[in-house]
Amino acid sequence: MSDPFELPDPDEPDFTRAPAPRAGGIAARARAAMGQPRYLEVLNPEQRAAVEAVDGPVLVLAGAGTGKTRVLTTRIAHTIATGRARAHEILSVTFTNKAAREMKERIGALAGEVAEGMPWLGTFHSIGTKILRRHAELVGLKSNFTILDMDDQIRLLKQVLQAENVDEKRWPARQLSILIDGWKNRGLEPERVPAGEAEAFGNGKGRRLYAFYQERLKALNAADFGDLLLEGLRLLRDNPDVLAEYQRRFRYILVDEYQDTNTVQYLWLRLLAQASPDRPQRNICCVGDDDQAIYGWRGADVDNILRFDKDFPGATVIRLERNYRSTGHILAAASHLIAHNEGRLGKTLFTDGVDGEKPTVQGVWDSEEETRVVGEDIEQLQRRGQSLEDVAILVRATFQMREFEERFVTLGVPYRVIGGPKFYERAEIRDALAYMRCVAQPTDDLAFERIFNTPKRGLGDAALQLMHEHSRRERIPLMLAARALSETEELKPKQRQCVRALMADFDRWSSLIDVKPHNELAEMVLEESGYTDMWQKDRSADAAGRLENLKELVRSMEQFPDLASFLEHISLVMERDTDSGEQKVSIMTLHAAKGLEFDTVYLPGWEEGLFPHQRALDEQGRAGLEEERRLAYVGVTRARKQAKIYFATNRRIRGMWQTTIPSRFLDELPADHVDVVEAASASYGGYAASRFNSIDSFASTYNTPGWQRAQQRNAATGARSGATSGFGASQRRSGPQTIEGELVAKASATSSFQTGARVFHVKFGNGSIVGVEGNKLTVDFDKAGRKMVLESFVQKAG
DNA sequence: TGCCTCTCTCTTTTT
DNA sequence: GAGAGAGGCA
Repeated sequence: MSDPFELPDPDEPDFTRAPAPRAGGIAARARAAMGQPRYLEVLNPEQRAAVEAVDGPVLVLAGAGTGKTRVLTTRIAHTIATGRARAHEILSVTFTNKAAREMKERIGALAGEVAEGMPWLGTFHSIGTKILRRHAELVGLKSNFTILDMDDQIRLLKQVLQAENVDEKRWPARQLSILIDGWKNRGLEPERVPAGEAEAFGNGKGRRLYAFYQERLKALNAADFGDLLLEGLRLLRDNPDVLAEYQRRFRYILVDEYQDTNTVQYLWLRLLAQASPDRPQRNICCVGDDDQAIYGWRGADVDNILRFDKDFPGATVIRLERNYRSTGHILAAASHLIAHNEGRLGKTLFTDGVDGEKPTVQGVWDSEEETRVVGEDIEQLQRRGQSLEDVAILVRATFQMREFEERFVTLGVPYRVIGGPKFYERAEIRDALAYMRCVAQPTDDLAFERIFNTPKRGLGDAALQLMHEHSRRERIPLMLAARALSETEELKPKQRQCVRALMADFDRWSSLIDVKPHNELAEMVLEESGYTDMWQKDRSADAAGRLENLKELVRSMEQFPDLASFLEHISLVMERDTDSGEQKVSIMTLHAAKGLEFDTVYLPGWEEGLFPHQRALDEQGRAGLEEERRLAYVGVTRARKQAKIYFATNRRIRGMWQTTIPSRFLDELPADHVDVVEAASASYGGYAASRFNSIDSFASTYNTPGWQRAQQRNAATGARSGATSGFGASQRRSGPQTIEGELVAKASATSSFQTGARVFHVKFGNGSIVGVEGNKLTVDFDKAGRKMVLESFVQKAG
């Protein structure tokens, strides 16, 4: 664990002189080997050029799977080995903690102990925090400021809205938080927000609300995520001496995923990278791929990468196009698809590897069939001995995940969902953290507000109101106000007693901070406050899991030297723990998949409206479409050996069945490199039925023999396509009459099972039926709890 | 305080 | 159509 405050100061009188090599350090070793360091030998010519172009501005356009991380890490090692800079003189920023961790590990493998001394390798936010804490007073904070999560942020905004008499129903705090985040991402302080935008919220009060919120943050000695960047920028902009200090310190700057930088991040980097008297060379190296820019919707600006050479004239641009991940057909498909985008810097991936199998496109009747077909396919892979770790399902939207989960539960295929609520976002974790925050910092009003009545202590809104009033009147933190109130007659006697007891508890816990190991203290706080008890008494299904999470939290505290550093990390870094060693299929969104790779990738839901998503088109127009297309590109390029694309003819959207049109992206795949799968099931015909019947179907440019065969088949069999479907006709809005007829017959068919009957399931054991819906049964299993299972998977119990 | 009902939303999400 | 959040009522 490195601390910026204890770093050796890099400000030596003579900067041009190479630092003295540390005995046994990478520099020494590299020089000893001289000439041809091993780490350079393993690179291809372009990678090597990217590593060796150390001085001056460099843009590395690294296509998917071209060894980007290798280049970044080798570059760092090389910069150090050639004596250009020491580890603490290199600023290296990433977007996610995962990326930062990975880089640290790989530098460690490459350069041994040097990586330990890379204090400035981290996410934009963590580095921003580090700098901000050092100079907090310059932006009106104290160095121990708290970092608010979204929950806190919204609660605070609610208070702001109330104080300003804005109708919370018309102008929800959530929406305001999104607005403010957006402004902060664009580097806009309240006074700089364009008038029109600011007035659009809260009857023209947008700017005032934003400004007031910032005031409240300062009063609470708190910063939200956006502030970590925006205040960091303001700090550098308004304090030339501070800026100069960091410009001097960071002799080399590296940026990962440059295409995802937003405006504040861009401005911040540009300030730091500016030429200065101490450092005439602007040694900044940005690595990215404009084709993988998929975060425009949260403020990332692809233009940052597109105009790099204008920001840094004379920049060296290096393209990495040799792909080491995917087969030829997969690359060809992805390249052809992304070529439909305009405004690219342009790259063409190639591989020396095999052509491999062509990506497949398969039409299915509905989402149910989609999950079934994918599920069966995965079982087949499994039988052939492929590890499920190498299999992923990448969806556009999270609602698609649930159906796959249900299917896998039915089939008994182990899976994991990546993404979803983070460990520290769970209510019980936040509550526990709030307790610890109160113990560590009695001035943390938001934390206190969160837990003062959790577990229930008979202190409600009225009590909170009183405390707030008192706190404002006396200008003291909430907890002190509570303490003061407990000595007056204002609270009911019972409440007074409660508050007094709680304060006594906090006093006791706080006094133990330096005495007791912090994980033991945490356990004690959770016990004595009655919090653990609350969940033990809770009879809901997830209570046990929550208790388990709390234990996990306490366990994880051991890795940190003290409570303060634990709290610092939890808000910025903590992630959900990886699970057991069992091999599992991964289910995640396309966004979450960036940077990952799998042998086999399933890409379901390629339909107009879902992918590309209608809202992206409506709200962002052409830019939205191009971002969706990049998302498709990201999806396909995740596959090493096999990419399987699906589209359903019918999908339930907002509870209503809708006939859908295959995604335009399908037509943008090169016919020569894609196989259209003719499903064994007759329901494939459903696709053509929808396409030919659909009102605004667009012209297909598809001409492969397989495609034409499929269409001919549809002409013949399309009419009975609904036979395999299990959903009710009444829910359908349009479609061929015959299909409706068959569906009615199917839907009205009664199950041979009845509510109350006892059944047996191979995986879940015995249980009682509590509901019947078509061929699906809801069963309360004696051991496994309530599950929905297909009728065909259970037997009547003896 | 807690429960019930009404209303609203329903893309992606890191820090 | 489902789930969350807010508001009303006992």
